[in-house]
Amino acid sequence: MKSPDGETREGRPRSLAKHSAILKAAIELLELKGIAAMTIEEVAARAGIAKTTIYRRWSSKGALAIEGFLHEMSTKMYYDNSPSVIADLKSQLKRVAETFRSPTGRVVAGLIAEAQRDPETMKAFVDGYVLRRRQTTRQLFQRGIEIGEFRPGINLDMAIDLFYAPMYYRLLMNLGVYAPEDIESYVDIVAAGLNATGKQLTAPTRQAARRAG
Amino acid sequence: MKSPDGETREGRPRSLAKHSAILKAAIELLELKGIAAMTIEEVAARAGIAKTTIYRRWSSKGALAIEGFLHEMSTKMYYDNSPSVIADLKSQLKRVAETFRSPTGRVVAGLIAEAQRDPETMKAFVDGYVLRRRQTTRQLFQRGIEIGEFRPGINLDMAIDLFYAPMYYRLLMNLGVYAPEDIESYVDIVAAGLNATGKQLTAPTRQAARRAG
Amino acid sequence: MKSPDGETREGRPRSLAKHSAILKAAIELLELKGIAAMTIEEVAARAGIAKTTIYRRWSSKGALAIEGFLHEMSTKMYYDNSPSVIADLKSQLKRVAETFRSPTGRVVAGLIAEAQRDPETMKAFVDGYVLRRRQTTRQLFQRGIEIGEFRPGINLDMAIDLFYAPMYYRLLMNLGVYAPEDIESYVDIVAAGLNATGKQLTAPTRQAARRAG
Amino acid sequence: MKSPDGETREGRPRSLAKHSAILKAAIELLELKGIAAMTIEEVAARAGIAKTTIYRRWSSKGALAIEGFLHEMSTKMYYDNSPSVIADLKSQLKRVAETFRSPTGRVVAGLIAEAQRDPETMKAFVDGYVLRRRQTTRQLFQRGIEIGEFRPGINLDMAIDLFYAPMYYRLLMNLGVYAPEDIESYVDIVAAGLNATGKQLTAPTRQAARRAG
DNA sequence: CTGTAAACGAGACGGTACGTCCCGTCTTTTT
DNA sequence: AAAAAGACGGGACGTACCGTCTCGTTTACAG
Repeated sequence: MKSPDGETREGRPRSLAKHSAILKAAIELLELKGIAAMTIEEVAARAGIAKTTIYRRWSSKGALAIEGFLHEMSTKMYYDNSPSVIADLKSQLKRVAETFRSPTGRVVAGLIAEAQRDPETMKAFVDGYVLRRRQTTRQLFQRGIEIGEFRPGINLDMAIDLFYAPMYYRLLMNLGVYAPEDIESYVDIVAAGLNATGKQLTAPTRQAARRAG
Repeated sequence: MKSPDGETREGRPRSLAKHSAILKAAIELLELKGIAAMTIEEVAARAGIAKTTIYRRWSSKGALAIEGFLHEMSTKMYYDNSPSVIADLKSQLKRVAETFRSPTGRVVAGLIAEAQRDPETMKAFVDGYVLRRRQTTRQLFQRGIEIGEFRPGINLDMAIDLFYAPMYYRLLMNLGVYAPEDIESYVDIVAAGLNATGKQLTAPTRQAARRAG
Repeated sequence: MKSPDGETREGRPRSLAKHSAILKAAIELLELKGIAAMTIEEVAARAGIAKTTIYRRWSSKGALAIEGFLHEMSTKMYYDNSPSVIADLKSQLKRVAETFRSPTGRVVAGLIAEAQRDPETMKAFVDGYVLRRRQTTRQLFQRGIEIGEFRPGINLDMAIDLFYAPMYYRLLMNLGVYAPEDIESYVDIVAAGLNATGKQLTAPTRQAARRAG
Repeated sequence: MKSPDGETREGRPRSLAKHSAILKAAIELLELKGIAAMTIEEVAARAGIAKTTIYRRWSSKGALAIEGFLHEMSTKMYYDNSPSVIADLKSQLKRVAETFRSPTGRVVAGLIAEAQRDPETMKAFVDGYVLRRRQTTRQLFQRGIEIGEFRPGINLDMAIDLFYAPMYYRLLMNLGVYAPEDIESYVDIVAAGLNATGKQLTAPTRQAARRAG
């Protein structure tokens, strides 16, 4: 959005209906052919509005796509609220995997790709999606510490990286999205690693450390 | 590449000199302005050859870029051969991080982005870069098992994902590449997790280590 | 021309200035190097406008060339209005010959050639040039009948063919354009033939000759 | 043809079979899609020979097309040898008209068009077709004078123009080829005109008419 | 029967222009 | 002023052929 103008403005106000129509058309095209093949011109045609009306509101194809995507994703990707944070994480990751396997997976990959070529899109994507989600996840992990599932000293940011990176890595490298049982096991591995490692490295690791030294 | 024909072909053979000139120009532009801004036309102009000569050999900008990139990277990114596989992994990851912080980081991100929009580029990228590297890493980890640094039962593919995904994730999400000390700690975490986890999740870390030993 | 729309159209109207600039450039190139060597790209460059602006208005090189040519020729090639239609015809044909001997001759030949390879150009040429001129000539000949220089029953279309075809024939066959005295004599021949021939080949010829004298 | 070399040459002689194969392919394409759409590359492909083999023999598409066309036309377009030259002329013109109405008409128009854009093609066309035919026609008309159907003083070249130009004119201007009865009448008109006109426009007409009758 | 010179097939190559697709900006009229 | 419609300059696309070139292979004739 170009003018997040709080105050009242002169002249004819921007139509909210147009706004929705544009987003709707954008989402459709996004799922239909991906962001690479989506053009502002086609969005305009499909929404039945003028190109200028889009340019007045969004500075780039990416920004529009991101907004459309977030609009669509907004309600999904919640965490359950069970007694176990690890369980909540697993079930959420399985839902993510499911989404990545669906056409939406290609959309996400496309958005990440688009972000690499346009700084504005990157900003919109990171601020609107990545950081927002990480914030939510950080709260989840905080609760994990409180209920004793995670060791108090762990680096939360790194934890988020370790739990989520594999999902995106495999999506983008075209290696196939993890099956639910793989998710189970890798979450267990990372969780174990996080909890095992701090001051206490006790017995097992020691040998390796000695050799490496 | 269109015709990776080992045998003698009919007609005038393709000039190797042109081939190199094109790759050279492509690499230069890749580092100069990224794959998104790189155009076949400019590559041709810079290489001093005709556009058609490029199209005769590469079917897309991505395929050309990938070949140029691999040509450039071919010698880099080796593993040391110290007594400790973990140590080798860490030092290599630190080199990767260094590369990702340099302009080459943007190049890699750009290639991954390009791969999302063009299947041929994806194939070239996955086959020529991703899988090839994973193969090397798999051998490293195999050695890790042999010398007792990794538990014999671990899923090697998953291990590769866990060790490498965070690097790409942070690169592509614009979250900043890990500092060496972060790499140290996250590798320790993942290694610990891999070694800790079999069926058992509690004390057993020690048993696993014993078995692995 | 694509949209010969008399009424007001939606959106930004096409610039008349551009239109003229394009035509001017086209005419210049036409005379300079002929239609075969003229390219849309060069017309655009010379007119200082974008290639797309040309394609938006003309569907082919030929259509553009024809319009430029007609624009140029519009005022030339009139008939004098002397008491004798035959005399008017002769003087006009001499002017045509003069034109055909000049660089414009090659332009005309080129346009006819272009018309053979593109139906749209043919249509533009026939409608805009051939038929328009024939109409004018038909009126001239009508007057010729009224004043008694042509026999009332003659086939006007055939008359036009007979008087004009030799000019184009010699131009296109590279046989050299007729000299004024040749024109004099062949017009006399054709005129005599037209007046001589009906059912009757004897008597009437005399009357016609008397009147024409 | 490039080397009309009478003497024996060194090395492998040019294959006559290839020569024919090329001409055959050229003629086929000529009739199939016209000279404008015919390409040397396609001729080569269709003839199953290499492009260079064509370039070794013909300097341009036009030269090749002309040779192919003449090869095809060589036997057609003769004059009957009846007692009346006028009758022979009429029957021949009717055959020409028939040809012009057939796909060959477009081929002829295309050749004339091609000749306007390439001097070599023009030369090949004029020398190989136009002048050759005019020579034959001149002989016919000579006979016409001898048998008294044409007045002795007529300008033979002009006569040829007047009898043949309308055919080409109407072909190239897309005005429709004359029907047989039109040919009858326009030949009569021109013949009458030629015989009527010398210095004298009055009396002699009658003599000519008497002879022609 | 053999050497040689040119013909020949195949396809690389530099090059020109094509006509198209979008971009993002601008101009004009309508709401 | 927003909005609709579409003109406009512009950049690059990928393609089609051009005519030339560089190979390796074949073939007729001369010695």
